[in-house]
Amino acid sequence: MSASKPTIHDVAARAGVSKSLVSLALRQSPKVSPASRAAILAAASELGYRTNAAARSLADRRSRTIGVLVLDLHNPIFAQILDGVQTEVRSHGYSVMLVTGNSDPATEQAEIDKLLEFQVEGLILISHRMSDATVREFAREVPVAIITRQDVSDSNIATVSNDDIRGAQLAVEHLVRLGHTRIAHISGGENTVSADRERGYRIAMSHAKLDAHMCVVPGAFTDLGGYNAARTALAADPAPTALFVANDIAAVGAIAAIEESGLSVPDDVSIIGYDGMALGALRSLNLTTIAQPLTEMGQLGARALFARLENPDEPSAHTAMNPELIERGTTAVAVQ
Amino acid sequence: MSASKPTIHDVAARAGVSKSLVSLALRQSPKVSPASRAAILAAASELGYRTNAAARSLADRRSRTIGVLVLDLHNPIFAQILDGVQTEVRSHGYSVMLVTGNSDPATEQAEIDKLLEFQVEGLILISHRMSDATVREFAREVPVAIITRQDVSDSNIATVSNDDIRGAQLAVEHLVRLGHTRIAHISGGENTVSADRERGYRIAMSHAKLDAHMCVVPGAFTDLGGYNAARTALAADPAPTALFVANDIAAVGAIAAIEESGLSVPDDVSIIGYDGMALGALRSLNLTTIAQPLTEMGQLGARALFARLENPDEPSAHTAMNPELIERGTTAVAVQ
DNA sequence: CTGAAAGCGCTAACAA
DNA sequence: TTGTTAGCGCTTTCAG
Repeated sequence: MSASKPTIHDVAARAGVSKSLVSLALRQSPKVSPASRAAILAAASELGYRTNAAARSLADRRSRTIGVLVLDLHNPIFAQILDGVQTEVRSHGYSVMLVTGNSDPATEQAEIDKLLEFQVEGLILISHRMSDATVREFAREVPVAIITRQDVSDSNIATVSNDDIRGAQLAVEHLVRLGHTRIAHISGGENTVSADRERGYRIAMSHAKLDAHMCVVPGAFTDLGGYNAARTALAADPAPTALFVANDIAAVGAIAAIEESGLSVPDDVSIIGYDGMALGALRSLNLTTIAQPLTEMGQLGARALFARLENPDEPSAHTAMNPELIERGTTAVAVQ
Repeated sequence: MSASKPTIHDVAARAGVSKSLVSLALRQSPKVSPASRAAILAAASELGYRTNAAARSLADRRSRTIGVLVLDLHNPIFAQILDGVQTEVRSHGYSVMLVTGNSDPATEQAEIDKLLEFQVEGLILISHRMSDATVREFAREVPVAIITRQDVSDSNIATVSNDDIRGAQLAVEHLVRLGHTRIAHISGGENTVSADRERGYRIAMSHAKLDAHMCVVPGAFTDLGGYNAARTALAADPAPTALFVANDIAAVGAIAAIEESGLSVPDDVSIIGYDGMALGALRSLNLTTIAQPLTEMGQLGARALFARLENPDEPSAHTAMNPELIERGTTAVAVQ
């Protein structure tokens, strides 16, 4: 009648069998007689028994758990990626331990350290801000899969990304096709994904012989970042007629800034984002964007991790997805 | 030279001390000589030692971990609540284990079961869909804090919520003040928060002698749910001139539906949401809404949980926050 | 099919 | 101060 939680030992006593038999029965081992199994299951449920994951993980020397770090829960695109990750991880009988570092490298590192203390068997990084060296250090301990970036290379790191340079070119080419020349770019800040998108912008502008109009305004991957940067961009004289914004959530902010300044989208200024955020599809936003297959990328990332887990000799995969232009209502033919 | 992870034992050997001394040193015990401590720390870092949380939790009989269930990662308001939860939990030296059940009761229950297997010491539910009986069952095992709902009552359950009935009244009263009479409500589906908001709508409509115009269209707490329900609402003849939508994300969907049907917000139809989603503040959405202090609620929920953890005799707190009308651009004076 | 025994990595008395 | 000794709850040989 102890107040503390029932253990496998209590269940055994109640069912009149030994500890080890309970352990076997609980894990569906075939070498338990139906009678014993029934007695054990009954005893367990009567007692409200719940297996202790810490003890199991200790004895088993495996946690059957994958650690997942996500950049920022405020951007709904990460929920889309997570959908894919969770589905895949669960289908392998593993649990996910989800943490976020709020876009801060030090916090990210601390959270990963904790994950590793919990003995996660693998790590999935859904956009991170830690240095490559730090990530590589972690990769010495467990297999790692990185989603949305392809630049970190290590034998124990798999990556799933889309070609950001190509995607950015797609965006600019679309704008050029619509007759825009004064196309500014609102960047996403100091990170590699941003750098690639900016690079794609520059390449495409050059190809279109628009070097003279190249204009990059530093922003951030947030609604507010996009808002502020768009205000800056609009203040130029002459003002741009089109904005390629580094991601969708910042594009939403940019639209706000444009409308606030009395201009309208897309009549006065065209806007194109990046990511394929589900919310962006709504008519009230109706955002033209470069979409990545987010959920699929999550799934592939998890799958690559398990491939490594199941066969450590197999080299880590690097998968590049194709970004796709989704033409909606925030881009239109240039007027003047 | 084993390939497996270094243990406290390896560290002890390398530092030339005993296992228990290492354990003490690692946990900043004052009863370790500076010399030993230095040697131990050096050995630990040379070996890349990382304490095994499973083993510690087993021996310690506490995990120093709180389980957090969140309804749906796709709605950014939960990130706002989580900010408060995480801050508070970390300040107590605990870790959070975050899971989501994708709005599905069975998945939620399975995830909580796992959390409990991991020996979390407390549970924070940020909107859930499980039955009260299920939640109460969990509350028999660990203290529980429920955020956004106040209806589940149990000695081991603390709640932090806003007064949804009052908030809904605020919304309707605002619309009435603007001269609207044909005010429809888009509900959030089959859950208690929705029920309360609908109840507040009905009360306020009655107070305003608008019973004849009462109209509730079943929706959901998602952008798509709001979109579809708004289409239905607009099909009525005469159509409503104002919509009180059960939450902000659904309101964004509703706006899309209205604009798509050729009407404009707020000139033809006023829209008011509920929650105070950060994104809604942007000019491009500029959503009038009833705001709850989300981050603060997260913090208070966690705080209530720790109060219980630290003093199990203290009764569970039930905190009700005040909802607040934020007047922005999606509501205007009724025309006809 | 079943039970006894050892041990996973760590903490916590208790001695020394 | 430091080392020794028991477990924490579970899995897993290895004999019956």
